[in-house]
Amino acid sequence: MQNLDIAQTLTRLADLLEIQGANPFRIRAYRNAVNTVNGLSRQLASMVEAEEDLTELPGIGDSVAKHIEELLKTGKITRLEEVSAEFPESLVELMRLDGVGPKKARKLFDELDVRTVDDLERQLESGAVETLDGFGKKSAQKIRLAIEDHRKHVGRFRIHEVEELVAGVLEYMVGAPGVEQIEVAGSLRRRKETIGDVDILARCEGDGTPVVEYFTGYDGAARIEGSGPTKGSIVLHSGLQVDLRVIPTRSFGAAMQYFTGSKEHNVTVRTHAVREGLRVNEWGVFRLPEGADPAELGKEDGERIAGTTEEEVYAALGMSWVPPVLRENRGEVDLALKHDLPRLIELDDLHGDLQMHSTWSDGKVSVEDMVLACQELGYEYMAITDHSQAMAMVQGLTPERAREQWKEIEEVRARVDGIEILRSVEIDILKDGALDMPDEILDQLDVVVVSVHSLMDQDETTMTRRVLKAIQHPSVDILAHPTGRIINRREPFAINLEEVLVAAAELEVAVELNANPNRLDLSDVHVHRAKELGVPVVISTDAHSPDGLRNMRFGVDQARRGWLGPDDVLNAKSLADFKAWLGRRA
DNA sequence: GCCGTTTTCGGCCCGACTGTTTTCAGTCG
Repeated sequence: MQNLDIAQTLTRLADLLEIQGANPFRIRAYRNAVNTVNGLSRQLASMVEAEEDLTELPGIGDSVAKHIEELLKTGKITRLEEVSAEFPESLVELMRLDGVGPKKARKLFDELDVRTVDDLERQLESGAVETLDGFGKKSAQKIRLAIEDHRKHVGRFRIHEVEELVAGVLEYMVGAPGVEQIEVAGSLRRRKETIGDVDILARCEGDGTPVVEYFTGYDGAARIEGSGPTKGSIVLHSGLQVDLRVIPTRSFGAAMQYFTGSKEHNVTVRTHAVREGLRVNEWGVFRLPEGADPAELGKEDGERIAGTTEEEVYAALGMSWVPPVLRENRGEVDLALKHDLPRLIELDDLHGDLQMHSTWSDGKVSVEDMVLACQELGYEYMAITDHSQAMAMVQGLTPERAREQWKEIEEVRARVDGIEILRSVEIDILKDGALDMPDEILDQLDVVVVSVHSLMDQDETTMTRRVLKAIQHPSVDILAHPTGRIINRREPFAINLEEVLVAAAELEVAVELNANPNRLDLSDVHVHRAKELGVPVVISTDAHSPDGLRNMRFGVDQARRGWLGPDDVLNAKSLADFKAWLGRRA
């Protein structure tokens, strides 16, 4: 059982407890535990097997540790079974609908015996829902739309899609009356691989109503979800929700901090603030009067000590400014308090790209065109990594064709100066872990990249053994897209990544962070684990065209989310240092 | 249910908007 399954089960338990009306702090405790599990780079199953103490993990105490152990041992949690005897588990699906929370889900179940989204739809049709206490015609209509969205759009939007959709909104907002600055906050600013909805902040003095009205008039909006003097909310035709907040200059930094999140990061920050006698909200940082009851005070009461910029907000709390990519409550708050945050990798740190394709397999352009595109990006080196012959449908390279390609590379080397073209192949890891290229070819490649493209449904043991065998081959340098996932389309294949990473550390094999925004494989927590184990990470675009080379920034964002610095990234090395690494076994 | 340079018990982040309300509960982020 994977951490993901455990997190989902604990979330279900928390949701059901909320429907039941349990102590809200207990529910939050479960959700905190879920957050810890989601950020964990190691599998709980192997930790339990090794008899490690789970209560060492933040937010996990005796009770949740027992739940997790029970779940791993028996496949169920007694506590969950008890609660779900009272309220069917399918009710948690209702809570996923926009506008339906625990109270409404409970009411629908108690009064109308609604158990599933289908049940709810029938009761909406019959008109029964809008007659319930606390419901009305408007909320019924809102739920109808939420069901429609739910059906249309399972899964979150990928970051590159969102960037494109938001660009239109941002461009439009430049014309908003009285607006002096527009910024993106939320998970998009944190550069998460997928985005639920988008938060935009507009800096503007005075009444925000005209700005919100302008915003809701955007012609890309399919409908308006809400609008007030400081907040507006629209849903684009794609189903993506975009929220706008209008904020005065004195509060803009505080609002950026607040709306960038994550929620968990903010809770930790504000809890620290409370200890210091401060209140942090989206309007600023305030020192509360001695002995005052915060509940009695207005949102901007007390002495304002920060708010205009984010830097100032963090400084007022005695913290270094935290890069948005780190704001996931994974230890960054403590380090910011100690002014000891890591230096993160940046796009400019990279000296090369080590995975791309040409017309020799499924790339769109010639070797030379890829080289010229890399040269334009200012790289010092690059590797051409066309597929090997097992990828027959894309005319993967046979040993003979590989040799022919080398001749072409030689010619391009002669024509193009200032960039080192490395010979490589993205070699398939075959069914049993053998490599799809004979040793005499491997010996003549500058860089050996291996990856799985077939039989992705093997069981975990088989797949792990297969990949371990492949990276044990003494020629292998890089394991590419190690889990094979394609976001929203294909789940990662079953593999014990912890074992693979431990082996990679020992064997001095690097792992790839594939920068294609559909893959971003490895994930942020996995690259973080690679860093912990000392496994070098390569950030590669896997480009199939010159345009694809520009995806590098998505990989860099993901690497930053995994806390990587320039020293952790192989292609941040200069050509000389990278060549030295390639010769590490000589 | 978790946690501790306030505490092993008693706290636990904060505000905006909506809809169905005559003063506020529910939801969301």
